[in-house]
Amino acid sequence: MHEQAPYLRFADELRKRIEDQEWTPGERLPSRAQLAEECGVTDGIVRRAQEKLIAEGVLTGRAGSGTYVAEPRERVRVVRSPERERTSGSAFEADMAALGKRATWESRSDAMVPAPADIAARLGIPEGDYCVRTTYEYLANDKPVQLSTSWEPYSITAGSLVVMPEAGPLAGEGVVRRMAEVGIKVTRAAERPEPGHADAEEANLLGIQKGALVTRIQRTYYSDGGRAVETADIVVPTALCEIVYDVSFGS
Amino acid sequence: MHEQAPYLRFADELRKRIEDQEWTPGERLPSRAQLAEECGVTDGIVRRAQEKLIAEGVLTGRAGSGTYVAEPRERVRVVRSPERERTSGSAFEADMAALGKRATWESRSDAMVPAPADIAARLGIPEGDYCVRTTYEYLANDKPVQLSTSWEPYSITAGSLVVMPEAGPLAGEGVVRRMAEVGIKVTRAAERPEPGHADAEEANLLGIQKGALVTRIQRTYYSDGGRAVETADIVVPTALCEIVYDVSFGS
DNA sequence: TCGAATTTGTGCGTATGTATC
DNA sequence: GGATACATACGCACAAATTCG
Repeated sequence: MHEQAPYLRFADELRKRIEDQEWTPGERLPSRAQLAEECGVTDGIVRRAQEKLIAEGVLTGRAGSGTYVAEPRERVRVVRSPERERTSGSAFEADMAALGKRATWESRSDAMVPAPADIAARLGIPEGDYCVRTTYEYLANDKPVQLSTSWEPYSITAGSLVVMPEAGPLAGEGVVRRMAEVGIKVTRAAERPEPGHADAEEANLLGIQKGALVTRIQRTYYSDGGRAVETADIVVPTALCEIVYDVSFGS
Repeated sequence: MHEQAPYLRFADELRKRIEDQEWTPGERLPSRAQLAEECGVTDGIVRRAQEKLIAEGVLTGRAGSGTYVAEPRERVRVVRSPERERTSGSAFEADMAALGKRATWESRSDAMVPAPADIAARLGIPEGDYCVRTTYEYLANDKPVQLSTSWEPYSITAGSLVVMPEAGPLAGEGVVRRMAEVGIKVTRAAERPEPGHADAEEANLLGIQKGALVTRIQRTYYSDGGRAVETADIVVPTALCEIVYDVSFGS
């Protein structure tokens, strides 16, 4: 057998001492220099051990401040199923209602944004065609839990009351109802979840560690004619949300 | 603005030279020492630049052999929807048939395995109760693309023809049909996808880089009485598979 | 078959940058 | 602004895997 590396041994020691409540969640650990001297290891060993525990979500590091025991934040359950589209209001509101939390969101829309190549491909339109782009930040009890960027071809809703997703009479009612307003029946969505890491901006917006694991969902809504009418990139941080796909079937 | 770190600059240079086909997919790059001297940077810079490109999936490294341009492997599309359960045969076979690939799998079942705490909780049974555990390796055209470990309470199927998932008359027919054999109507499944990294063993089995991104899906089937009858951990490597949840809804 | 040379992978200490107090 | 703390980048040494004579 291989002998374990010093920094791995020390990571195990730290993990154990945290489990034993030597430091409680939210509490600051001694500085690296202190820990190093106290435990008879070098500064570098401590750093690498802490890096590992940070990646595991056990610790969080704040530059200039210290290293803290991560507070076990309750994860918000997000259910994704066809039922979501049948209820009124947004699916996010329904999820939060089920958890007894207050659902709010902030959004910013830009009309007339030329579609980049990948978005154009997903929407089945020529690259550069104008789109309405909306970025969202979803909050549960005022704490951010999810991000999303939505793209709709401008040509579909131009001139109607629902051009802007978060303005007008159907604000916040979801793609299905808004598209019904312009005579389009949306019958299907495809969701493509892919794992990834939070970049600096995402980490900042969501209040999580940079590099933390996230699921990026590419969601596209299709009309009954099979035409893509909206596509979105949804960022779901693992530390804050639990995704559940509900798959129900008859006999 | 910040000036970019040397290893990031060199990573960009390497990326560009690869895009320019200086080395074609599958081809070996010069060794670190050669590249370092040739480009006037240190050995460490080259290594870190290559590490970054390996994480991005642009390169793959093989110890003792060299660093190679990653071959753009076609990703297998795995569709997850209620329809999967209505067709005969396994859902994996249906997915591969849609792609014109041959679906095969290897499995190994152990009866009478005591349920660990997390599995017991998911199945709603006491910890330590016996389960039938089956591990799978799924192959598309003989190349592994997915792993899975399935758990069923032994008490449900004990004494029947379908105790072992991959033996008997309904081998390979899926949970829904097998459970029907013992009088249980399975009507619902919940899937919980979570991002993660491949460990050494998974990377080995799947032929991917250690630490590569994967989606781990916790899937649980429920009977019409709401009882959990099977739960599985499915490992889906991002490099090899594309997951699509098909969400269809009426008006 | 075996061993030496080569190549990548891992671990570690130091120097420097940057945020916080 | 100074002191302190974590974050990033870097070079070196050694281990592990492979290759080849």
